[in-house]
This record gives sequence, structure tokens and C-alpha cells, in this order.
Amino acid sequence: MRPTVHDIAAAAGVSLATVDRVLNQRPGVRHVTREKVETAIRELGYIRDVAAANLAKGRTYPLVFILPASDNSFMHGLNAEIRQAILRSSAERTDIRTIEVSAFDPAALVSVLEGLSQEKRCGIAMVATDAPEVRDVVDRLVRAGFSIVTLVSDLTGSLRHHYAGIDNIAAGRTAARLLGRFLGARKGEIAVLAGSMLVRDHRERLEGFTSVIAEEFPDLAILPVLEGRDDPEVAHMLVADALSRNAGIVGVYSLGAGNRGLVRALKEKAVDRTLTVIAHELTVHTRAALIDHTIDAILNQDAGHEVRSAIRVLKAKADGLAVIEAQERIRLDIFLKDNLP
Amino acid sequence: MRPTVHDIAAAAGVSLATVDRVLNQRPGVRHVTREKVETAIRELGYIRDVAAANLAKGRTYPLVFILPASDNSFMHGLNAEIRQAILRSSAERTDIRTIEVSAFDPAALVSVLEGLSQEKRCGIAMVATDAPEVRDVVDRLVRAGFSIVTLVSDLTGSLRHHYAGIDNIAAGRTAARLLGRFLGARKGEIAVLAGSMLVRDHRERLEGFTSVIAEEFPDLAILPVLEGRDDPEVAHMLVADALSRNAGIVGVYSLGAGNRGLVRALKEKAVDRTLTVIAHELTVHTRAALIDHTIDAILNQDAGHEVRSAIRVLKAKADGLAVIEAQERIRLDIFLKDNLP
DNA sequence: GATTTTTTGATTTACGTACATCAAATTTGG
DNA sequence: CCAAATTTGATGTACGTAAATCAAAAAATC
Repeated sequence: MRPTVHDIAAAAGVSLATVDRVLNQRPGVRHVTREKVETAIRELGYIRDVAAANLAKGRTYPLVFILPASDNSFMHGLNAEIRQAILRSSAERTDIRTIEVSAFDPAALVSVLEGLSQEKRCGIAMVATDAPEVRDVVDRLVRAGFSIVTLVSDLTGSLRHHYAGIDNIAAGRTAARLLGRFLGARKGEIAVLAGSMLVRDHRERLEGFTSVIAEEFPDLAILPVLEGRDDPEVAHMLVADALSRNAGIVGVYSLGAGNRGLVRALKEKAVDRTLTVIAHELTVHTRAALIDHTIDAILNQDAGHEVRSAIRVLKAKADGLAVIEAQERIRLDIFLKDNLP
Repeated sequence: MRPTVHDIAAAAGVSLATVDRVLNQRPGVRHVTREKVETAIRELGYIRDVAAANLAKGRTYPLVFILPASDNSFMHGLNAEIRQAILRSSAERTDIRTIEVSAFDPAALVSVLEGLSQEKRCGIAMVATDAPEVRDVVDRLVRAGFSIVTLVSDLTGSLRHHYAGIDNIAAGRTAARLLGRFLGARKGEIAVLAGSMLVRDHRERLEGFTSVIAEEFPDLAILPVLEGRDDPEVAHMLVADALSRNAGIVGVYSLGAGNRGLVRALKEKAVDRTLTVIAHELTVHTRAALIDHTIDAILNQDAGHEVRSAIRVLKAKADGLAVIEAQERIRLDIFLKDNLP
């Protein structure tokens, strides 16, 4: 049987009340006594029964999700997963709130975070916009005792506790290798469709992609990046235009959202030529395109996993517990038409 | 706040004791009274607080893992993950035991299961050997109230509650498409290395593989399957022999274990020719081979996820709770050298 | 050494559920 | 209508922890 507070009290030769004071860092314990108790805790390998503690405290975990107000399938999916999590919140003792901020807008994000810093402590999961002022508020919040995980897009160099998202450089590299290998000996040009080069995850994907193409597939040339702003209409226009004007395009890498427009452009302009296409994010549109061979492979991050992982990590941080690292690694899913879920 | 037993009692106009009798299906409640309580439960949307209930009961979840005594990296990994789970068992209230049975031996598996049927109820996670007599015991155990999930290898047609493993047909199909696309226009023969055609997952992978090759890559011919019995030495011998005798081999699909032998054979016999190789299971050997380009892609199932998923499902079944389906889907991981974990 | 302050102990209640006991009420059978 | 059987209520204890109160002991201050 695992030891209880009673065992600790007995082992340390103190009363239950003192053990409680130590465990919950309440004042009024001499240094030496505190040490005795801490030694007993270590030696007996005591671990607080979180379930019992939560029951006694009537505890809930206040969590806030901060999301960009972007109108694309991926963000809708992420929202849906958060709603699912809210449905489970009574069983999981969470109390989840979501806040939308305008996309690509560091100032808006900063003001929301500053608002939170005035409130009582909570766990924060945020899709980070990569800017120094954001980093600063995040660091301040962490120092003030908030737990923060970045979601989908990271904020490297900050004190955030965890990143629940894929390795975007690896994703770009993987896309490049798949494209290169699928094209085999073919030479030609590659069109790259991104959302915006202001977003870190898109920059990283592109970085990974270009470096592998350059290193290992010298016969392929990458055309200037098309920035579709994750908008299907813009994406359609840009891709259709590129395909019309450049007959040497043999492959397309779409590393952002707005793939509905991409697919439409491909069906209009690329019926006659055999293009190899890799896109990000599994949605109804990309899924259909994968099945009808318009797209050859889809790289995906599982929004459900990301949300559940963020919640698990934030709860664990709030309790000062360790997480199972391997469980929280968000994997890059590669879908061909044969392994669709 | 979620409703408690007290709320149910008040709403149904009965005492706490009666609610308790209904909830824990104890005798001594008239039919009409039971209905009243059940109505109140439904109307208030009462859900038992599992944490509090487990605390009160001092409950632990007795779980048994039944594994084949196979000496390969994958099974070692699976074992390691179970040991990790055992380390967490006090926090998760599990009481995990593992039983080894000789591999590919339905009779041995049946006798272990029959032994368990004599003991008190528990949750069972088993690597199934696909045989009618196994199906029969499993069905009997399920009817007797045991929860059963199959692990890695399924037992379709049985009453098992859940399968924690990948879709092996999809895995085979995916391997075929990757190999076909990587080979591009090249024609030639494909060597397939399996463990044993007596194992369901290997049969299914082969089935998926051959069907996609036949449908979509008619220029590729599949050679008779090499059965390496998941043994590195046998695998080495078979693959080396095949490569020596057949100059037309352009690709290899290794759908079982024993890849250490495969890699050795490839390095000896295939230095001069450009083979495309797809293998299953990420181990130290396949990982190194992926990095040095001996292998082109690795298909993997995450043993850690499988074990954790099996445990979550068995616990949920024991409590009569629903599982998050999407969370329990075991995905086929595709690793190129760029997205290794 | 007396007084104040700090530290510690003892005890209680609570969280939501399980489970047991005994008494009281109700139903059933004759 | 009475006795027996069944059903229901009332109550208490337990699980492991949190949190509060008040008394007692120890340490620090003068």
C-alpha cells in the first residue's frame, strides 16, 4: 500500500497537522521540523493522492484557451475539440474558458494575457504569435505562478512550460523528402503555398522543406513562396495563376491552410499534367482530394491530441506532477489514401 | 456543480441508502422505487464521481497482460512499456500482472485464459493468437464479466471489447503505396520478409500490400514470401540468399520483426544496387538503418500508446464508462529520416 | 525567570461515495 | 387483521486529504 499522511506523521515523529503544514506550504513550521517531514516524505516515497486531495479541496482546474480568430478548417477543428473537452470537464474537474484574439496580432494577444494576469491563477493554453512582447508577458505570467503551454505554434525562448504541437521543421523536411522521392528522377519546379511568412510554424516548415530539397534533391527548384493568408480564395487565385504561367511545375507543397482553394485550382489547371502534391492538415477537403489522387500525401497534426495533451500537462503542472513525456509528444501524422482514419 | 447522491435522493424522494442500493445494484428495492431513482439519475444527469468512489472502495483495477514469449525488439519494447505502467500503478490504482505464453501457440494461450477464468474478475489485455479455440475462451470470459482488449494482434469475430493496435491491412497498403511511389517508373521484383504466415497481423499486412501492388503498380512483381520467424539469423539468411539469386529485386518490404538480420543482409548484398526498403517497427536497428539510408521508411506502432490505451480502456470498462474513441485509435506511424522522434 | 512569540499537537469537519447495521415502515400472505 | 417478509430510512464509519480551531508546548525576548 502506498504511504499516507499518517505514515509520514508517524515516521517523522510529528503530528498530522504539521505534515499538512509542510505539504501545503503553510507557515508556522520550524526549519528543522520541516526537514524532518520532508525526509520522511522522501524516504517513504510518499505521493499525494491527487484524487483524494481534489475531493477534499473541491478543486477544479481553471483553464483558459487563447485562440486566433481564424476562419479555417483547422481552427474550427481545434475549437470543436475544446468543446469536447468542455463536455468532459465535470469528470475531469476542469473549468475551461476560451478567448479569441485577432490572428497575427501580438498586441491583441498581449492585452489578453495582461488581463489574465490580473485574475486568479489559471492554466493557459495559447496559440502563440511569435513576438518579443508576447514572450515578455508569458515570462511574467510564468513567474507569477501561471502554467502556460503553447499550442500548435510555439514560443521558443520563453519560459512556457510545454509546447503541444508538432515539430514544424521536421514536418517541412518530411514533406520535402516525400515530394522528392515521389517525383523520383523528374526535374522541375516546386510551388510552395503558405499562409503567411509572419507565422513561426509556416516559416519553420518552409525552412525544413527548402533545406532538404537543397541538400538532397538538387534537380528540384523551389519557386517564390505564395502567401495565401490561409484563405481559400486567395490560395485558389495564387495557385491557378502559378500553374498557368509556369509549365515546369512538377510539385506543390501547401504548408498552410486554405486548401479548399488549392484543390479547386489543381482540378482546374492540372488535369493534364501529373503533379505531385503534399498538403498540411486533414480536413474534409484535403481528405477528398487525397482519395481522388489530387493530393498525394497529407501531413497532419491531431488537434484532439493537442488539446487533450495541453489539458493533461496543465493539470499536472498545477499539481506539481510529472508528465509522461512520450505520451505528450505530438506526432506528425502522414496520411496516404490507404491509412486514413 | 454536478449532482451528487444527495441530490438524487432528494429528487427521487427517497433516502440515501435507497439511492445507494440502486446505484450499486444491491437487493431490497421495489421495482417502482428503483424506477423513481433511475429517473432522477437520468434527469439530473448524475454521473458517479469515480475518484470518490474508488477512494471509498479502496479500489484497485486488477489487470493482466498476456504476452508471447518472443525474443524481438518489439516485444521487449512492449514489455518495457508495461513495466513503466507498473511503476505508475499506485497513482493509477492499477494492479498489473504479466503472463508470458509461448508464441504462436493457441493451446498455451487457452490454458492461461482458462486459469484466469477461475480467479476473480480482472481486465485482460492480450496479444491474441488467431484460433477458434481462443475465440471461444475469450467469449466465455467476456460473458463471465471479464473485460478483454486485444493488443497488437486482434481476434476479430470474438466478443473482445476493444482492439488496441493498428489496422494491419492499412499498414500493408500504405507500405505498398510508399514503395510503389518511391520506385517511380522502375520495374522489377519485390521481396517480402514476414515472420510467419500463421500470425494474423502478418497475413493482413501482406494482404494489404499485395492488393495495392496488384491494383496500382502492375510493373512490380511480388516474390514468394520469405518467412523469417521474426528471427534475425533466419531473416539474414533468407534475404541474403534472395538478393544473391535474384538481380531483379528493386524493393523489399519487411513486415515482421528480426530486422537486424535484414539490415545486415542489405549492407552485404545491396551496396551496389539502389534498393527501396520499407520495414516495420522502429528499433535501434531500423532507426540506424533509416538514418544511413539502408531503409527508406519505417512503419511503426507505438507500444507505449498501445499499453496506455489498453489500460485506459480496461479501466473504463470496469467502471462502465465510455472511452474517447479518437484517443484510443492506435495510429500507424510513418517515419522517414526527417521525422524520427 | 517571566512574558511574549512561535511552533506543534489534537481534534473536528468536509469532500462524494461505499457499505454495514438496525430500526421503522410498508407490503404481502394467510 | 395479524404475523411474517420485504422494503425503506436513519445513521455511522471509512477512504486520503484539506483546512480550520484551540490548546499546549517550546523557543525567543526582555
